Amino acid sequence: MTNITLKRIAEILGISVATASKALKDYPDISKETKRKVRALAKDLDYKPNSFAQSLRNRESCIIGLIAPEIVHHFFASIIKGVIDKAEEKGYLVITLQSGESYETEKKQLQLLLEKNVDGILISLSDRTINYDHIADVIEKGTPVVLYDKISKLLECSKVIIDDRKAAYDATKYLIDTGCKNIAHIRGPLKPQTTIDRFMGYKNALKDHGLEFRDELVFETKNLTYEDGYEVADTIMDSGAEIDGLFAFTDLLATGAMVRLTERGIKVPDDISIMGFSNWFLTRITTPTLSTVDQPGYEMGEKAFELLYNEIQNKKLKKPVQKEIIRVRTEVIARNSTKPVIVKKG
Amino acid sequence: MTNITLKRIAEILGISVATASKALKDYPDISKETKRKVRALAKDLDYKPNSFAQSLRNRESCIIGLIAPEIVHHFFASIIKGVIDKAEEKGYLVITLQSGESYETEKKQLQLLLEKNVDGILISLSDRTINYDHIADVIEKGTPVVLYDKISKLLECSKVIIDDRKAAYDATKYLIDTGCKNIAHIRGPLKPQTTIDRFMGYKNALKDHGLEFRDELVFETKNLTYEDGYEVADTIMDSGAEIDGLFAFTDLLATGAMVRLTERGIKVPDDISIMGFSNWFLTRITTPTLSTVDQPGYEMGEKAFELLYNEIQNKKLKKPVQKEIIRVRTEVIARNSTKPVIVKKG
DNA sequence: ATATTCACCGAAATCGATTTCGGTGACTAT
DNA sequence: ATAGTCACCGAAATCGATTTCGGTGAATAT
Repeated sequence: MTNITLKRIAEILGISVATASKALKDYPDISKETKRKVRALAKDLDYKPNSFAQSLRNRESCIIGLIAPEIVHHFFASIIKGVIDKAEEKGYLVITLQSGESYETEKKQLQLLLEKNVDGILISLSDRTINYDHIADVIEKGTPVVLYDKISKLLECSKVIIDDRKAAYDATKYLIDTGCKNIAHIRGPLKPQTTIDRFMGYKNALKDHGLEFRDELVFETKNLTYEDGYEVADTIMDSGAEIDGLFAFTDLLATGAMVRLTERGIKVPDDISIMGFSNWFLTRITTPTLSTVDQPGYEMGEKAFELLYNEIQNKKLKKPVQKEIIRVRTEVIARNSTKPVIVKKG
Repeated sequence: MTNITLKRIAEILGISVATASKALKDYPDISKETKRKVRALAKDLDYKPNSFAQSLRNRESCIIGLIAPEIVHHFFASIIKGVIDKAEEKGYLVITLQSGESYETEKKQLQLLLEKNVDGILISLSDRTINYDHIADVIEKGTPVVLYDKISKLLECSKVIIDDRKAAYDATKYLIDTGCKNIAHIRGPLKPQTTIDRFMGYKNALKDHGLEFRDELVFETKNLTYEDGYEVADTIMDSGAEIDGLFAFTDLLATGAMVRLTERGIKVPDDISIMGFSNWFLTRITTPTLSTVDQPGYEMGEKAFELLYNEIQNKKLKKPVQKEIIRVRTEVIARNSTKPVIVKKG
């Protein structure tokens, strides 16, 4: 099972390896006749250039690395899909790794990708990452890096994010527009930037619409799971807080809370309106269906790859890379866990 | 920004490249002192061997390819995660591609992976793949291939699957054990092996328990989506068939049907029991929660990689590869869309 | 007849790491 | 003193594709 190499093609045709190579690459100093023969034989033998040799010579692998905190996750899976599709379109393949929200793992993954000489890296920071030197190092050493979704303002590189503050503002405003006066917020720990931003959006929306921000209406969970949402609903009920609206950091939290509130006799949305975040598939099949904020993962993935692709190309051409921050649009999706918007009287 | 190569290390230490290489690889014919110096300097300069050069020389990339029909999909995402985790454990990275259930794309993806000289390929056939020559070719040319989930009996290679027939049998039997007498089946077109096997399991369970198989209780949908489930529920209702049990090919179909049936006044499970398939996350949050068959994706991914890994190793050692078929266990998960099991009188 | 141009082709270096095989010098055995 | 042993090291080939740079022979120009 000997592989077909240029050398073999050259031998068969009685020409040199150089000529064979140039024939396939359409160099002008090779006769049409020779080109024809080389190409015909290459096709015949199903010649495939050895990618290692090419990469070694050309110093590029046409492979990028993609690190996500989690793969079994509707939003991240959508992003990954967007990245892979766009990458394939441009002739790149994608090695995917998951940090599992661990800083140590994230560092290790990064090394693995560098060792494989990927042409660039897309990474979403783990929630537990608080030091960014490992990323800064990679950038400094010259490998293009683009951050998506979970980013840090401290890192100088291109980024793709949603405008969390605006998205949360819109979501909260929607609850207000539908008549809610006492809106609670469920979120995780205030570490990741997204958590901070959505929290700010929530607060700003309250303020801008004459509602007082009350600390006792903010409920923090350890994680962002369905179970945490379920449990925090009990906490909310038992706290005695009288609320008529609930804006959760994720659909999962919202769904967990909604299920528990319903179990305890609360009518959604009549007693309490609930707004999730992300527009996961599950929001369409809960009872009632969950109002949420659409976060276009696929598009984010595409955009992230495009930024990375540009950096890679610019690097090859030795052109200066300009860092860019793309904010993709979000949209409130009104479903049945919120009341209809109150039409203001003209 | 010159890269650190063995050559540079050798130059600095005044030794040859060969010696440097052997020092790092702990060859016995290099003195302890030299090894110490080389290693110290390598660490100092953060030397990373050029993976292309290594791959070119050693004829292995330590990268495998993974083709799935879809990534934004709980089950496949779980498998992918299992593969990636296990692969990383063994020093392999994974390039993921998605066929989007297209035969043409699947063929193209396969070529892309071969061009990148991956050490092996894991693939789940697209539903529209009816010719297997492209896979057989790869196997014949010597690249290890392992099929998972969507397989073909016509291909001679290792496979990881669930025992669909048994799983469907168990699911149907569960419905029977809970008192159902007229059990309908919703499924997609009879192309993929899984569809055939689950259908057979359903039929066998009916037969073994004295229930007549009736063709008019089998409903075929074009796709396997939530929407198709929703629509087919209308078809079922309008067909006038009197059923008290429903076994769907997937959780999505089951959920869609359940929502529609509920909308039309059917009580689940009192009027009709519903059983899904796959144990996706969403089954825990539907109303009522959906009984289903657990299909351990993560474990399948792990097993699939292990099989592939063994083949790769055996290939390196020129040992004969024995094809193996692993069937991972499934389990009926009883939730609230089915009635409790009727206890037989002793 | 010599110079110039042009169309083609190939030797060889290069990318980095690996590995075989043949050294060299020091030391021991006889 | 000579052969033999041992510890250690390096030149060079190899993996396969790319690309520079220097050819060669034929045709054209003067």
